[in-house]
Amino acid sequence: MKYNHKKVEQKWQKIWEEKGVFHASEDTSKEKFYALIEFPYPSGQGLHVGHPRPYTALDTVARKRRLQGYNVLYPIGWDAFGLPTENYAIKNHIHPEIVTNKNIERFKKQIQSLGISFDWSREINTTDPNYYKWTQWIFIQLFKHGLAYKKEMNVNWCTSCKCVLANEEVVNGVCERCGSEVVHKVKSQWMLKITEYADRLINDLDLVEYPDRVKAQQKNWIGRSTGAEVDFTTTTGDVLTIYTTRADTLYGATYMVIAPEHPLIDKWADRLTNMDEIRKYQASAARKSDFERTEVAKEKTGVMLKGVRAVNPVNNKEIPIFISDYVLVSYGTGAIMAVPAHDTRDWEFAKKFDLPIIEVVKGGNVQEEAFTDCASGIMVNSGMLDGLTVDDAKKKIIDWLTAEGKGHAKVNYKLRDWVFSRQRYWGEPIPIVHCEKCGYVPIDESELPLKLPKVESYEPTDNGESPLAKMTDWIETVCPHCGGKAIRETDTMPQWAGSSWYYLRYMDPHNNKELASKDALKYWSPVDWYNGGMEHTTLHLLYSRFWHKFLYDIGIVPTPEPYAKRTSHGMILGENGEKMSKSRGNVVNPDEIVEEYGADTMRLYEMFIGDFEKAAPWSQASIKGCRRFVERFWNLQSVLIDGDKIRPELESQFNKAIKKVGEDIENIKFNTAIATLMALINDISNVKSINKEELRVFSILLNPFAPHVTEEIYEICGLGSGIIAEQSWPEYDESKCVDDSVEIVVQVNGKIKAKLNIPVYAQKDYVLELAKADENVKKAVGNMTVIKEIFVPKKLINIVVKP
RNA sequence: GCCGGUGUGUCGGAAUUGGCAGACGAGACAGACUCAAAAUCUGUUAUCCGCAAGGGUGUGUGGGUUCGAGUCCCACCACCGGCACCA
Repeated sequence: MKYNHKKVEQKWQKIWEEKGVFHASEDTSKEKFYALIEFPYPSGQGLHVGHPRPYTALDTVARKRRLQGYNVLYPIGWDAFGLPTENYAIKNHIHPEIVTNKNIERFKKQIQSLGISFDWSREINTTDPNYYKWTQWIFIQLFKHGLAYKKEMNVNWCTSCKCVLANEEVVNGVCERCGSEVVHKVKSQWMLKITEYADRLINDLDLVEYPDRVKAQQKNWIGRSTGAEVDFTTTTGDVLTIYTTRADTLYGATYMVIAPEHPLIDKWADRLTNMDEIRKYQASAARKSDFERTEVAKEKTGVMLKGVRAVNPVNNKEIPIFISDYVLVSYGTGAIMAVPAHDTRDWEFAKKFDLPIIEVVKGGNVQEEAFTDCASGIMVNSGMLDGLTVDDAKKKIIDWLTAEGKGHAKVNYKLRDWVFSRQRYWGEPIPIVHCEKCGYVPIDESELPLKLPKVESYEPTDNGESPLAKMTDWIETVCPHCGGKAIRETDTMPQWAGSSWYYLRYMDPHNNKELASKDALKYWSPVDWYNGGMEHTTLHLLYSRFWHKFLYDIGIVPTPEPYAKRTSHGMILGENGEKMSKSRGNVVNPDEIVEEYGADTMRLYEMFIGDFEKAAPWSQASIKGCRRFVERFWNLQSVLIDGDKIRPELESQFNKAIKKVGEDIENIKFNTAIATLMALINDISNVKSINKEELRVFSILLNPFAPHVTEEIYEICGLGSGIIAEQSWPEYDESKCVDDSVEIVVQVNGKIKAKLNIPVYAQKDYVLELAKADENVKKAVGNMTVIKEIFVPKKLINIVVKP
């Protein structure tokens, strides 16, 4: 009996679509379950087999939850603004909107052929004005609350995209997307004050269930550190404020370092006797790209400021001031006190410039190397701090500085505000105008959406302006505030804008009065389970948590966190173990797999391939095992017998399988859930028949993974009115999960000597007696003395002997 | 340097609280069916010694705890991911 997957899969996909069986219902009396995958960017390449892994995984969960009676929302949409589409449009002289729609059509067809139970009635598209109206609306709210501001600043500029990048988009000094060189440019940019939420973004990680590696990475990125700001006076009378986490080592500060860009340098220009040298150093530091600046094992460089010295507030000693590019202007105050005895960088610098190294914490040999691992040490050479522990010294010195008005405790973050402007066409227009008189003014909310105008050329410009800047009739407008002449903002929003709130729109996607109704938000929030890639941990995931918290603060959303639970899938690699890519020529197209083996086989293999959270190489040969499994299941109909109860000979196997499959799906252990079902079909083969009840239960357990073939079997074998129609996930009986008899291992000194088949309830004495009667055991024990007998019920017995 | 993770047959990968290492699948080998091949079905498949019964060795390396360690502890090695002159 050959299984015709094409016929069966098309049949059921049509039925599901016509009946709308996967549409989330409005019945709010039912318990809800909101499953979410990161909506795809519809690229021109179409899907490869890596894309469906997360879709299939959450589809399995969603389908199981539906069978358990939940009202499930499992939506999909398109994150369609972005550069690849725009670049393609430029190259081929087609409007990006047309390219986008074409790509979406292709993606949609591919995804639908896999039988994923998405609710297509809620499909959204970030480039649809009815959608980005609300992206713009949120931006206006951010602006009104002072969280969006425009600032002249040093930004990352991608030389190939001709566009600024957020810090999060720069990886190892190159553009995250295209790998081109990133240089610095001073530009006036829209910024979002994500730093205002830094603490809450860390603390509220306690409210959510994310993998530890995700939490750790976000915390790392935000980079909170506690320390103190200390004011050093200088011989000019100006105060030089530094930031340190080691205020306890203040007596060991033998010099200061300020960033080459530090503003005090210009102020001191008249008094500095080596200004030429300083200017030269500043210029060379400015020329360096991020890539050069982060090169490892770099030798320390710097220039001493001649003519100005600083005064250490604890002992009034004068110390020299240097400029060096190892101090960053963007972190802390852009200035440090250098304690060479207890900081590796300061130590290297001090050695190079022959500066004094004063030990202030006992325990190391500070002339040989910096003693940094000194948290448990005792203070020396430190006046009032002598004899204290490092921790106590920190407290005491900060109290003293505070009392003297020379410093105070301070928390710093590595996180920077989010650079939010892009000088490109294919993005949401920023709904702000600039008026000579009133400054930056948001357009009236009644005028949203502010649509992207049709332009002749989307070509990015070399002068760093958006293509929109050439549209004079669009740019020139009136100020909503004073009615005078005003100019529109021509930069657009970054790709991350639309994806920062899309999960909210799914809750009520057709609402044209609000981004979503209060009722919908209240019922569906938060997302119960969100799966996505690790690469978005410090980008999309962090950004959307920030937007959500803001929306929570202004009373729009009912929960402080958007996603209750986050999981992350591993990549599917090419057959050669490398990342799948066109240039490596190892891309596998899911269409071919679906054509040859069917969607059910494809889905099973995607889930069976390995640990869901880890990367796994694709194997064209291994898919066959899943196809064979589907066929073995299909052929069960040929050994079908009557019966409305699971037979005793299969009872424990079935109960165990119901338990295991259910638990494994919830614990993202899809591979072992499928292995369990494969083992169960082996057990059924040994019995040589299956009755109707057994087949019914088996079909339901397999349904979340292989939804087409299971519905077909259910129908043609007359097992009921339909798996999705009936919505009944089987229950298991814990007492029936155990076998009557169990194999017990008999060890002598930890080595296996025999195996006994005994009743589960057997007691130690009985089992021991049986074990000792075994020939092999007798031989191993010989005439040695038994010193210990260990009995683990249902597992083993270990006889410990000594000569 | 800091943070997180991984290391198990030929390959993908399994192993609740420490308790039969290698489930399940692939591949390979042998057999059945076939004129033949494919498909399917059955069996074998960590490794070494042995005709066999049986025994030795095995989860990156070296130690340790324990009756018993893939799992716990200590010290390493290799690889992957993130951050990185963050004071």
